[in-house]
Amino acid sequence: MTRSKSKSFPARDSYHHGDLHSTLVEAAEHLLEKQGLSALSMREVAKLAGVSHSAPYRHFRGKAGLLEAVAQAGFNRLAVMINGAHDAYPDDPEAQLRAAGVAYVEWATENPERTHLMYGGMMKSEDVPETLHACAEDAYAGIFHIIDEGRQAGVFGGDDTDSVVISAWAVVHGLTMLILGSGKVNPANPGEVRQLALRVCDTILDGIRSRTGTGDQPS
Amino acid sequence: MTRSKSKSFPARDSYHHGDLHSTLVEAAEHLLEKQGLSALSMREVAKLAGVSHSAPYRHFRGKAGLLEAVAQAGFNRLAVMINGAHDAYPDDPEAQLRAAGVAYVEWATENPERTHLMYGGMMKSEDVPETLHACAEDAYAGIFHIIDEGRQAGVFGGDDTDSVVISAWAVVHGLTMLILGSGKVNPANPGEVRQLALRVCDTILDGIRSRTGTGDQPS
DNA sequence: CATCTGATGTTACCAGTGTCAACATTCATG
DNA sequence: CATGAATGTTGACACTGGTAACATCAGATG
Repeated sequence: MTRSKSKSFPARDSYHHGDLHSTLVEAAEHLLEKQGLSALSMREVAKLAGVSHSAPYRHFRGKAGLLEAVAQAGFNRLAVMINGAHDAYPDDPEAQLRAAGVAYVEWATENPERTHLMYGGMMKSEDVPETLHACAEDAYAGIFHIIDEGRQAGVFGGDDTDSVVISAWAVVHGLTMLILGSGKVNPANPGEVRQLALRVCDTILDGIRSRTGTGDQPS
Repeated sequence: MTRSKSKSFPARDSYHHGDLHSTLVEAAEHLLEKQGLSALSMREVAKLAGVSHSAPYRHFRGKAGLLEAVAQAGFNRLAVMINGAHDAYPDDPEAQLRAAGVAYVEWATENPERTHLMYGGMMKSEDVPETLHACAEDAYAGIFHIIDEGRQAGVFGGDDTDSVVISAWAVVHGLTMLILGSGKVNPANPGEVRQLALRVCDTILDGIRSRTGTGDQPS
């Protein structure tokens, strides 16, 4: 935040940069989506930010630290989007879930490299600090909230909320990975992505919906 | 294949190695699961295989080529497992899907780094060659086969087979990613993984099952 | 205002990496 | 046996992540 001009990075006037921390994160995000994760180098980020190759180490504990910050920002945005979907459709858990799912798939497919960073495990999980876990948990908590309310309202069924959340989270995340995974499922335009996301959401809703209220219980 | 002793790598007698190609792949798989993807270096693989740091380039077009071979082997195993699940439960599409799903989740969580390699996108998708796509497609085709048969038998519903396959594939893959993603969903023992996989499969089966036969068609 | 201190940025350097070119050795085939 | 294609080795190159020593600045303190 606190930085509007997002295209001219090298803004530099005095010896001290002023806000290197955020500038580095932005530069990393920029290069990440442009060149891919494997081609991202610390030195290039520094160069794009207009500082020497060693300056970033005053702000992040190594490359992992910088990538971690990028991932964290991503999880934060994710959590915001999910909560936004919740607030946009009060008292309509199905619409909330659909909106959250579509938003997630759309955002992730628009930012493929960042999504890979967030879930790709390029950082061994033992090294991932607590703060990142907390951010990912925030996003998870958003979906948990939606489904928990939905279950209390009798819209969703299932034995316990967590297992329902896992299923819902998993389809959406899985579809994303399939789209990103280049192999199968390769939609051309964003509209098609939305279509796919909606269909998957409807399928999982069919599996999640409470069956005690509508009178149908397959043997 | 054609190589049983999997622990003593440096087996070397003459100037020429004899079967460097497979040995390198095995060495890479070994180091991959041991040290993680980001810490995997070409030179270390070569050293473990007992050859000079430059020898691998006679067999693979760079690091990407080697990793690509590892990923390809993974997809092949995946396809075999899926087809095995199909053959193990003839005329029972639900059991086939469950078995395939559980097998996939179990294998993937037992080989987390390889799974990340396969789907993590450490290789920009433009660079992924056709052969890899073909292998991934084989695995996809296995699930397609199961669901297509199931739909023809009236067990599964849905508008078209592909969208059903995507949903099924997505839950299973998504659950895997959640388990690997370290954040939420962190089961201790393999039995718990199986449990989770089964539950997710049942949920998606509830969403996939044909509704025209049992008399329920939500408006 | 002078000065000291800590934060921030720079340069120089190191080990390690991916990759290639030149050379060495072996295998196969005439 | 000679010869060329495979295969393996050595040595180099540019680049990377990371650290240490030095330079510059902002701000508190006198």
